[in-house]
Amino acid sequence: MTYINSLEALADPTRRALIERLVKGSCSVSELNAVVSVSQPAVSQHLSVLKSAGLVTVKKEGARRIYSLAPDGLVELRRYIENLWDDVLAAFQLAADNQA
Amino acid sequence: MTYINSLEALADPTRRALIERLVKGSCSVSELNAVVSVSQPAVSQHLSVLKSAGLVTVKKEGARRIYSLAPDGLVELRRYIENLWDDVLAAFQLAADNQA
DNA sequence: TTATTACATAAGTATATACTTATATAAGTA
DNA sequence: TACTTATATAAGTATATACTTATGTAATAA
Repeated sequence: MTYINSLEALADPTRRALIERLVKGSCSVSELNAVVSVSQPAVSQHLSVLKSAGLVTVKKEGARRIYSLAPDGLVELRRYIENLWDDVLAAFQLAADNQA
Repeated sequence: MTYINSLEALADPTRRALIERLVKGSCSVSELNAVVSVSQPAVSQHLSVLKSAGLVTVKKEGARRIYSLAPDGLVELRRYIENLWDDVLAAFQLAADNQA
């Protein structure tokens, strides 16, 4: 579970839609299925990817599975982006200085 | 040029390798080609994607094209990740409170 | 001029992955 | 019990995309 998993997980629009729904609150697979236009198995597969990336967690509630957002997967991705941002700014500044 | 472009651009390992090289300094296509194990046209295609995402810029220098990192593409991606981080933390906190 | 270097574009291929339908499993319901 | 609901898994398909080779174009060199 590295920043790469989160990056690849979030690169898919359907998975981002599921995440956006979960931002509003934890819910079941069928509720998640309602916000995207793909089949239920497709949703389960996407949830599996998000779970592997550490972006969501599940708990059983009777016959239903309640999915929730998890911060774990974002920790390293956030750090990666911040580091890249710093590096890019530094490189950009250096190039600007050389230009002048 | 939105955060989606940067997200999808950075989701590819070859493109990340090119970015990592550019962090060390601007360079030509052939120098970039040296750090990945794909053909020169493949590198040009990846650079095209990175350019469309606003993650790199080019300038002509004789027969060579010098690629440099650009902050533009990261601005929105960085904001998206930060917002998502805040939302996820809030959702996580709420779930923890409900649990208690 | 011809040749070579540096890169981009064209066009086709190969593969990863997002999808489908079918089915299995487990929990609730009549 | 049988039936439905909720979800996951299996297996195959379809498509996006990362790649290839071939070629085009522009700049430098001989």
